Amino acid sequence: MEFAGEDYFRFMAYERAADAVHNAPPLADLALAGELTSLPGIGKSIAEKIQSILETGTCGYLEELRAQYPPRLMEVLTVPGIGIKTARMLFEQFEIGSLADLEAALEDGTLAGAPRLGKKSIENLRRGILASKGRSRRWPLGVARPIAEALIEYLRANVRADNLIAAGSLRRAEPTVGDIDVICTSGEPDAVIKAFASFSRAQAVLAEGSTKGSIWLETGLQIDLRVLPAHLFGNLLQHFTGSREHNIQLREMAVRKNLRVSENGILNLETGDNITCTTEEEVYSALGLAFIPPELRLGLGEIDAARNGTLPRSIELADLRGEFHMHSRYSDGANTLEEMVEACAVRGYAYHAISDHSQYPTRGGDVGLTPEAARRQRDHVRGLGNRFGIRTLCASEVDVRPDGSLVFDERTLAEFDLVIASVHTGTNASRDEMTRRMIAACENPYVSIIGHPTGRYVDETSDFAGYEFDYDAVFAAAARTGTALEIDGHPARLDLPSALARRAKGFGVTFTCDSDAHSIPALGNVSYAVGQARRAWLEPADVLNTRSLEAVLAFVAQKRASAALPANKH
DNA sequence: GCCGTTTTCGGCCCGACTGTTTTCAGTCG
Repeated sequence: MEFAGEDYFRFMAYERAADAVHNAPPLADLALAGELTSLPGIGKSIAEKIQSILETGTCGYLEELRAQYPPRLMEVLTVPGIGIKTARMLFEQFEIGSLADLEAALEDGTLAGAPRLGKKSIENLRRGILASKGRSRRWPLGVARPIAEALIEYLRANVRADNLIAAGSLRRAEPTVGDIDVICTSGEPDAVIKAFASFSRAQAVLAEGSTKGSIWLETGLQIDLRVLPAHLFGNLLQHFTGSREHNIQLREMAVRKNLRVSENGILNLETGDNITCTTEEEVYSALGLAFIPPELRLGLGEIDAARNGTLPRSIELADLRGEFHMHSRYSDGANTLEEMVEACAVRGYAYHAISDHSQYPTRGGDVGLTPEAARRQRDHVRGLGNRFGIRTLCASEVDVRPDGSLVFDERTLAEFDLVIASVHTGTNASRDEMTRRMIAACENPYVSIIGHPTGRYVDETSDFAGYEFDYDAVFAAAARTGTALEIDGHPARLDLPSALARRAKGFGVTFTCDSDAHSIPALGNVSYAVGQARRAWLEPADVLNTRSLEAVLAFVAQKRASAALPANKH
């Protein structure tokens, strides 16, 4: 649209709509429910185009544009320093329609004399092409966060700085991030930047100014550090946390009140007063809003909620009294049963469940426990008694067969305190088959939790979006049957995805936040689950493992009691 | 193309940085 010279605000509308789609639950569900225009930035026209794309794979307008321009033209825009104006000029005057065309033109000097492209710009483009080749990837949260934490620890030990914090997508707990933004306040910014540039894992220093530095790690991951004056910390943290769409909406709202919001303060356009804030709370308060947790800042209704006082009381890690999903050496875990129990006690949990796998076949052979082995494990757990000062529930992560039945029979299931049902195999079944399978699992009276419900994976190479099923139908079944849906904190899973979890909450579903730990350190992954739960607007009351042990057991017992009832009773 | 606690028409976030065009356009986040 930009190449075609389309009106700026028109293609901006598409860009904002694309952003909303990226953060929304699957569009097929919304389209079916006639809810596409409920997404912010999607009106009648774009909804019609989405409908067409869902039905036919494309839409008329897109095909019109595709016919006008070579398919690889967009590559040129990925080069840092080339925006739409330059790309258009290169296409129209030099017939550059791909990255390869651009590289060739830079080689043979045909770009000499091009408007606004001097010697320095040409050189920057050469470097930019090299940079762009290693940079298009995104990084899983589970990879980026430990790196940010290591950097912050290093700076804390070596410089005089306060308010060291990772902002940006990391702070919003996005499942993947494009880079790491760290900010801090200090009276000695030069020394801070210098120490930053000397970070042992830095492979290249891209910028080393007086208030901002950029480094590349050997993997190509970029880290930016900004050092700021303390009296502006609130404004800056708010600005650098984003998201872009959240900031746009916030500033649009502020403009209607004659206020101009930026990282430099909140300027009252009538009086000329500039309000600077040392905390984010002050920023939101100055705009008449309640504090919005970073994980909610996606431009998906949080600003209205902050104005109306209808924001959730977001769940926090400290709300968890235990968790349900972890493995020991009995199946594929790295630590012994005792080690896992003790580690959970050390974390301060009142209770936890050991949920080793049931037996199921994999390409590498069977994994998991037979019913007999599960019974031996149960006796082992019972024998621990209160040795570690924590209540250990005997649980199992039981595999769901393609027909929706579980690999353990009812008698075996009844012997566990708690059962998690998970799909690990046969994931290429049709949408209808998978929907029936998931609903059958929910309807099993012994299943209290559905583990990693969509099967999606998060990493830099795989875009496996999980197995397809009718999410709304399964959410309704989970709510109706009293089955909790897990938010799995394994950084490669983060499943349920937050957009789906937020939708499921609308059906009245109960959730769990679990680590899915296969080792002691991985118990910490439960914090990723909490981050996704916050992005889904979940409150403590929505999450089973914020409740007392008695309440958890009652949740399990209530559903099991339905096993004694005839079908169709409720 | 979207949207509205003044508005269904007439607006649309904000600033830093860079290179080059001696006053600013283009890019980026």
